[in-house]
Amino acid sequence: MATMKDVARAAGVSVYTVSATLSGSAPVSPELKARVRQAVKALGYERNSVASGLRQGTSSLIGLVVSDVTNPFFTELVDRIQIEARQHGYSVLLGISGHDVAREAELLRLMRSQQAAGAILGPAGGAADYRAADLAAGRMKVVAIDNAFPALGVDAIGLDNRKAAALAVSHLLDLGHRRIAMVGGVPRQHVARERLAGYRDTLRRRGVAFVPALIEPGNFRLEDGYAACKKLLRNDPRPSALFVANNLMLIGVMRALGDLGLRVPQDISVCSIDDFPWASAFQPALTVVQQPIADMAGAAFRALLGRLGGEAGPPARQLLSPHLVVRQSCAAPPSRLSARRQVCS
Amino acid sequence: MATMKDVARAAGVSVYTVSATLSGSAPVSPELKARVRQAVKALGYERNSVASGLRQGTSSLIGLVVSDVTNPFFTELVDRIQIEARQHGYSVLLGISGHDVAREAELLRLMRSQQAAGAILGPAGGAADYRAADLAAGRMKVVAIDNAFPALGVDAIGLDNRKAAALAVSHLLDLGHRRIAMVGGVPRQHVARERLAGYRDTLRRRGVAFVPALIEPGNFRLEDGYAACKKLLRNDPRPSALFVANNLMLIGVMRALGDLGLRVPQDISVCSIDDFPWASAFQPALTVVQQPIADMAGAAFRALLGRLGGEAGPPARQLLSPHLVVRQSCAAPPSRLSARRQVCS
DNA sequence: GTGAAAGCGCTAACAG
DNA sequence: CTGTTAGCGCTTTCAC
Repeated sequence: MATMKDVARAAGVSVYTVSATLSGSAPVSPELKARVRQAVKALGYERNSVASGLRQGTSSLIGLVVSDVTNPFFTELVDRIQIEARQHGYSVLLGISGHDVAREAELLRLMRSQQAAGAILGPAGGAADYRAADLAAGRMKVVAIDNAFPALGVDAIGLDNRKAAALAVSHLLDLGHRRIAMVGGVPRQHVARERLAGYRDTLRRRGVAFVPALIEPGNFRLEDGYAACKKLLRNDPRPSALFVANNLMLIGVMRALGDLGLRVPQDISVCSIDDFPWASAFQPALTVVQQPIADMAGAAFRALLGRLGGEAGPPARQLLSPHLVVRQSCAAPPSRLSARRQVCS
Repeated sequence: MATMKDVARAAGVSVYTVSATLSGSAPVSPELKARVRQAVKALGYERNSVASGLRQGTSSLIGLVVSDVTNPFFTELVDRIQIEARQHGYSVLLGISGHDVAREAELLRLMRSQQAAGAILGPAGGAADYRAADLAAGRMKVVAIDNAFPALGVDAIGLDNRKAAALAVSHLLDLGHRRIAMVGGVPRQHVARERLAGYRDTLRRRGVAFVPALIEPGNFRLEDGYAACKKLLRNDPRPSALFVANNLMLIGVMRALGDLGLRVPQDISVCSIDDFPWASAFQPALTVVQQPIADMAGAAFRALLGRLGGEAGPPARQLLSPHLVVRQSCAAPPSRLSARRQVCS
């Protein structure tokens, strides 16, 4: 591998001149510039970012830690963050925590040791799992995304989860549903608690009784949605609509409904949080509350860049607004009669 | 940030002793070891991998370049590679080429400049886009995955694409289909050509005529599947089955079929390459040819580790076997009569 | 076993 | 404008 010294010798200039032309950190005469360029090409020289990073005390790496890439929300988030990073000259070091807080900490440590300038973290845990000082300590700036709560002690970008739940539940109420079941998340997760709160608040505001039996917690995974759905449908009278707290559980719910031979939306309406490419290819196309993932990625990156640029001040929390996408999985609740008729219309 | 020197001073030993205890590269007396450990903890020392990498001329980073993370095949691939990397003490630097060969080269260059030990590349282009020497040159070892052809000049892990197509088409033929249309890929891509070849060969072997009008190329994206499907269905007589060359186009096909009011599998059968979590939640659950993604990731990583370990020899190519997963989207072709009857059975 | 010291490739302060 | 040079933090050869 050719080094800068080799280039300097080949071009008949000093290493300083080479460094200056390549990084543009200082003006160099056009003639020398050309000679340097030519030598670079002739030798196939490529700058060693590691050496550069060591010298400068930082790198152009940023870390990204998510709990599960195969969750379409995170898949898109990774994609968007990647785009942002590229636009700002950063490369991304990807870590997958598998919902494991210890592993998450380990990944962050690793990224710090790689001298990553910053990291964007989708925290897997709840408030109890973090000490405020930990994330904020060290030179590496971290910004939280998605599961964003104050106890993290760093800038956080999240969804307005209460509003998201309210959007879904209101839509269902507007269609005439009164028995709306919820496939929720585990209470220790901030996101899950907020979505449940949004559900309860909306029912209360609209004067509909809250029925504990119509809530089933899950762990945001496919199997949980499947099991929760089956359990909820054993209620008598059966709920006429299902509000599902995330995309993975929605898949489980749809499978369960398929197994049970229930038609959507004729027999039961379904509305969920999280949009994904398949939602509109389903029969019926799924009505969902969409998270503004690109905006979240943008906001997170902006926050990170701000901190990298030396911005001080206490951790800021930013909640972005969800958006209801009405497709075909929600309809008016079936009356006994119409349910019969619809079997073969 | 504490440095090794600080630790050495705090522990009252030399930096050599610190380095040796931390990396285990040389024996150190238990007593000194303990003192070092304690100093490390007291100072909150974390090793600077950049400095270490500079000195050693390599890093524990490996690059991973894919064309599109949101394609479920690559999503799972990223997940699996990540797991492999972690198990072997590597971190992954993720790059997304967006199907752009120039960008891909740029990403590889970047990774090389970060002194990545190796890279796993899902090539976006065809044979014409690469010169054999390019990928193999440089200290960074690269291994190709998925779109793997000899012209790359590096070890390559791929699917046996002809067999994959044969599996799908045979299944359809066995059910009695004779007019099987194919939503294929662009001919310049190796994968697409192989899948088409598998389709043709299978028809020929089974004595079914190849009808050019029943082939529609796409670019492996959702929109392409949608458009291709609509176009193919304008054939008269209509094809009784659709063989779709990848998952993203399958989504498009399912949307198009939904728009057209065609029922699967009563009106038309559908079989595709690539499995994904939603395939079994669809109504009907989708019959697909599954790629052994975990095995592919494992094989790619093993090949890379081998090269990193100094293995010489010409580039090796390894084709893994696909697997047919029969679900509910394929059935016997409808006769005119039964098609009528099925409308309300 | 342990310590001192050279140097990985680059940048930037300093001197011309 | 250009060249010389001192390190960034770590590993490792060489001497003890």
